Amino acid sequence: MAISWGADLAQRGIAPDCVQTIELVRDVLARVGDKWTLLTITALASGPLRFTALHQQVAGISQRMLGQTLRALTRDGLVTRTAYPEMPPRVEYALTPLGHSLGQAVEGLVGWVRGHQGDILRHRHDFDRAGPDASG
Amino acid sequence: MAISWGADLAQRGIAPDCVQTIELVRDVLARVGDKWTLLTITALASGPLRFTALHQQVAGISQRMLGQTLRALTRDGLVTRTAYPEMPPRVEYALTPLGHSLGQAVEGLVGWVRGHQGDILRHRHDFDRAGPDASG
DNA sequence: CTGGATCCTATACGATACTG
DNA sequence: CAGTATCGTATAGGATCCAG
Repeated sequence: MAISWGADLAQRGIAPDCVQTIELVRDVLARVGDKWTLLTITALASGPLRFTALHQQVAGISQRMLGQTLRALTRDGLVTRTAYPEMPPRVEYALTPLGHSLGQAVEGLVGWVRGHQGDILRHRHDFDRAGPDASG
Repeated sequence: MAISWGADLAQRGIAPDCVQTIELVRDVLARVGDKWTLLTITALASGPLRFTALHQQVAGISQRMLGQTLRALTRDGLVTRTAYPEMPPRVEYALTPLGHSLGQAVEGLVGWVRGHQGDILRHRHDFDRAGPDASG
């Protein structure tokens, strides 16, 4: 894998720069892995959407989480927020090039899961079946 | 992106099969994105390790979380757990081929973050600076 | 040494209500 | 329409103690 994350990097006197990268990677991964970010990004992948449209597209998300997710995404420069001074208000969210590229990067992982879901499911099944019995 | 996750898939009568994939993807992504899984996988990438060795390698992790993470990884068939009936007990954890391949899939994402961390950090900075002031 | 059981805190998230 | 504030619940995760 050639990646030396080691939480112990910091202790070994590795450049803080590198440690920061590690934390950022984990941070981004955690964000992508959360319950709504990915859905939101993919919803925006096909084009800009308004708050309400997103709320429907990413069905199941609460206003609170949508707002929060959007805010985090915007903060990281993954999406843009454009408010039109009209009445009633209109706000459009759109993926930035950066956001699109993240989406593509994620696709690799998605592809992996798709390709190995059978394995994973099978392992889980075996594990769950053996677990309760296997005492050693 | 060409991925139609849509939480609304289920409502539209999309095959449950596909919906299951979506949930599995999210599940795996969430696992990879959690605080310790990635560190643990990368720690094991260079070879099998015992519990205590892992505990040191992934410095900062608690026994509880290490055990929990290892268990989840084992359940998904990403790592193997080999217990030697000795005294004192010795248990070795090793990445399976599946685990290694996941690590590689993740590398793409890691590469993306590395390549774009400057952008992200800059955006965050701008956002945080503008946020408190910008009232619109 | 391995790692589960227990307790506690911080956070994620949902539901609801309220503001511009 | 577009959000924010508040509240309540569920879970993540750390510290510690205990058992095989």
